[in-house]
Amino acid sequence: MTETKIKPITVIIVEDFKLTRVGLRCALNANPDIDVVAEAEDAVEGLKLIERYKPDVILMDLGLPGMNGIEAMIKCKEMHFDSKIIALTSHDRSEEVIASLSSGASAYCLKDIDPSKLADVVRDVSTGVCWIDPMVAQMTLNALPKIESVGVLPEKSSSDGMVPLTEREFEVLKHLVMGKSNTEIAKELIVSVHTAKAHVCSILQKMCVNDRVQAAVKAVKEGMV
Amino acid sequence: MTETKIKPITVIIVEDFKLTRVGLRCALNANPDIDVVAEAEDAVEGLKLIERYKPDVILMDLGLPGMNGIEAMIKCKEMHFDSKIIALTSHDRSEEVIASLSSGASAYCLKDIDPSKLADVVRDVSTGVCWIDPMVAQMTLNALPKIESVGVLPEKSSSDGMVPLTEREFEVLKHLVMGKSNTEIAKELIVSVHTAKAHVCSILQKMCVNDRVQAAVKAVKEGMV
DNA sequence: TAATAAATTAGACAATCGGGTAATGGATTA
DNA sequence: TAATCCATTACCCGATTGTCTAATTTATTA
Repeated sequence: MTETKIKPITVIIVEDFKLTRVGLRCALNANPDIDVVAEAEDAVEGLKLIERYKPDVILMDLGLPGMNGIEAMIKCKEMHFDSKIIALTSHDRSEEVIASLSSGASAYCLKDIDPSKLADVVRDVSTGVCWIDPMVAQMTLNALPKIESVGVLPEKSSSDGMVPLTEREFEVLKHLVMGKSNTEIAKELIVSVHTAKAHVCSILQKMCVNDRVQAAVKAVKEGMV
Repeated sequence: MTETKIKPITVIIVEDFKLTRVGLRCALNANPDIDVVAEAEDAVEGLKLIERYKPDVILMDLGLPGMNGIEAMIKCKEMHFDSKIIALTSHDRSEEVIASLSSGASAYCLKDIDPSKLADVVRDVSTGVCWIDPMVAQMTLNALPKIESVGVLPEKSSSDGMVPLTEREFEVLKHLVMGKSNTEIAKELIVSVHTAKAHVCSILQKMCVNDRVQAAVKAVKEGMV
């Protein structure tokens, strides 16, 4: 049963302090299911390594010299790998927390985190979990938009009275979000323009929006695509 | 190690389905460090029990009959215990997620979560961690305010060699993202339609996109708005 | 002062969009 | 079997879009 071994979670560490870097690597490599494949001491080098290794998880220090961690995360997201990012700092500035989480990070850890707990976070994050350190959890939650609606749950129905899209409509929606015209969508899906238009039309109605721009924005914001 | 036993994490479950309730209790009580001290099948009863037991963690179903879970959480927070709340549902409506997290929940789990993982979440949350299920993590992070307001970035930032937009163009872009037509944008900014069109045109060129949909999507994804 | 950039307006034109209405075949369900 | 839902196609029509050229004013910069 040599083949029952599961592929380990690959990790890249981007951190300028040598000592911290060593500490992180040791803490993580102590776990057989986690594999630190590369390390960088600045963002530029880090981005190169990320491009080469396409790791599952990136441990990103925020206080890097030169390009800071947040800029690096933004560039990282633009590369469209689905690497998950854990933001790592020693301080807890509110703006920095929010900025990193809204710029691509899936987790926020303070550096005094317990090493074994960090490994847990790496595992969690690799599956898509959002994990936020207790020290900054409350401030993050407070930054979420308040919803003044006692009627948030007036029966189920839908996400704003949203009728679920059919499979085909989802396909169309994806192309729509890419900015394709009805003609282009029709060509991609090998149907007539009329069909594409029909789908778009019913997408707009089901999503309760007036035009394709609103549909695209809503789809992106709600992570439908 | 009878004397090394640590005080277990106390938990109250508020869930209307008997079967789910039993399942939750079993899954959690299987852990010696977790103690389900009480259960309720509706919010009113739940609040009474919470007041009596002041548990470390509350497992709150959102789809309760009568007073719903979100209302219950708000009332719960008003009681000023520092119980942590885990919101629990079987669906993943965007508004429900945001609403519960901004109303007091520290975690959001979908009901198909692995039982042993749930125990981990209970432990995490009891220490103050914010934990969000992978299925809804992205949409939650997207709901966080974008960074342009935060002075974390040393000028400009993202966008690969993108020509910077002028102030006016940014205004237009904001309206564009809301799905407004050129006519509507013109009306809002008190200019002629020609002007609005001119701005849109130069926005498209500067952002290197072909149409307003792509512009809107790019703006949202890169947090320009 | 001269040059440059931004904001504004205008007219025109082909292409596209969104909303109607309506019909057909296939699949699933009551 | 009848009733629905979905995907598909078609036509019409008014509104909107994106691009073009071209002009004026203001503010900033060289």
